[in-house]
Amino acid sequence: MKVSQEQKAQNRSRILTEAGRLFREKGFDAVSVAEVMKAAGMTHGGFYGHFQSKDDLVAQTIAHAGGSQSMIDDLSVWIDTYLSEPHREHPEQGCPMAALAGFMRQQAPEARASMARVLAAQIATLTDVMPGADSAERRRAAIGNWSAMVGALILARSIDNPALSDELLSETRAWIDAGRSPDAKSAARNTAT
Amino acid sequence: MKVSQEQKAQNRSRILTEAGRLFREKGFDAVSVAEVMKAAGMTHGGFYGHFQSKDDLVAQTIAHAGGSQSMIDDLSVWIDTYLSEPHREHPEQGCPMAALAGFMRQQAPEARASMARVLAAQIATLTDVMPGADSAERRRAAIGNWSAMVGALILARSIDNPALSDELLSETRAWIDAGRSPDAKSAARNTAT
DNA sequence: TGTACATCAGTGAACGCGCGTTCACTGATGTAC
DNA sequence: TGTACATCAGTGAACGCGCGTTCACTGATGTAC
Repeated sequence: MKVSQEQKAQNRSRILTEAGRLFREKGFDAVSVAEVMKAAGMTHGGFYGHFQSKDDLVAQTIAHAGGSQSMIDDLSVWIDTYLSEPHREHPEQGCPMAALAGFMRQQAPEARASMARVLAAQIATLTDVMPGADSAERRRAAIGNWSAMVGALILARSIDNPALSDELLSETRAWIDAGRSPDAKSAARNTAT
Repeated sequence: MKVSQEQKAQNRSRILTEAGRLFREKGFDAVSVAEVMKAAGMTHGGFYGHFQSKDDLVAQTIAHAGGSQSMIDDLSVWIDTYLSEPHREHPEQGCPMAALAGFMRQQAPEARASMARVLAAQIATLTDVMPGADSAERRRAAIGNWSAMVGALILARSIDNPALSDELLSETRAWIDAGRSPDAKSAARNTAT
């Protein structure tokens, strides 16, 4: 049952897409190789023609999911969308860092290196659109805001208390807004010195 | 081999302590019931005399680890310690939320409810020591800062890039400081309106 | 206080199950002529 | 362009393994008298 080279490339891409969806939904351990292959429309035996091991799939899936991240058009709208109910409820098609960062400590070095590249790219993208007097200040704001956004989303997803979960998203959103103005930061710096 | 009631209570407590350590280090799935019992100095068969199931252990471990959280004496020192290298390197004896929040989406409702109570308590504790004009503003600052702290620590632990990992901790620390002054927040509010 | 015995905390073998991975096989692909 | 055949992508049974959980058993505990 050999398939064409084009078909093989499509199959490989489909495995990565479905693995990205399933891993974000359930975590790496709770998704079997057979489950990924079935979602991609194949049987489990063919998996090792595409990847060396499940660890290899994990590393490549992180790079694949991290590579297809959205551009930031309007920063305020982008933050609103990130800290929204739909994003909280649908990790399987959302931010791979928020969905997977908590699992990375137990992963192989290649996977952790993939995640480092995805995170570095995200911080660089955010730094470009961040307000601030100089690039160091913009990068600091990017890291601080990104930590708060990822943290709020992970915490909001981790609990069984809808009111507290909603509050985490909305108050973190408001907290980011309160600190984001360059005037506020200048005032803080002037007050401190 | 029956043991005294006092010994049984001590054994149960030891199971919870060791489970808290192992779960924070490896995650729930990667730690077996037998491994927890061995760490507590017993064999796996006795486990079900103490807990209904592994899910039950998970829920009770979260409550146990969350209940023994440190008081906040000096806020600035406490934040420094939280966003420090030792804390990043030793999740097994650190914040249970940073170590376990990423695993909670896949856990049973009881475990998620336990985590909600631990998180609510942490936010309440932080709110009490947070500067701010009124309680709503202090709670907002507590939620924003806590999200940033947890997010920075989770991201710093998730990658294989020491320089970026260090930067996440130190820059999030600096970002929190820049926004924490009440003067800065007032300035932001005045500028916005 | 001393004795007989019912209780029950902990032991360790055993269970069914799903996992990652391997491998002999199949048959469509794509190339040599 | 047509044909023969080597290649190899995908199939599905099988493997060894570790998991959560069960259970018959052991023997120290603690109580009834």
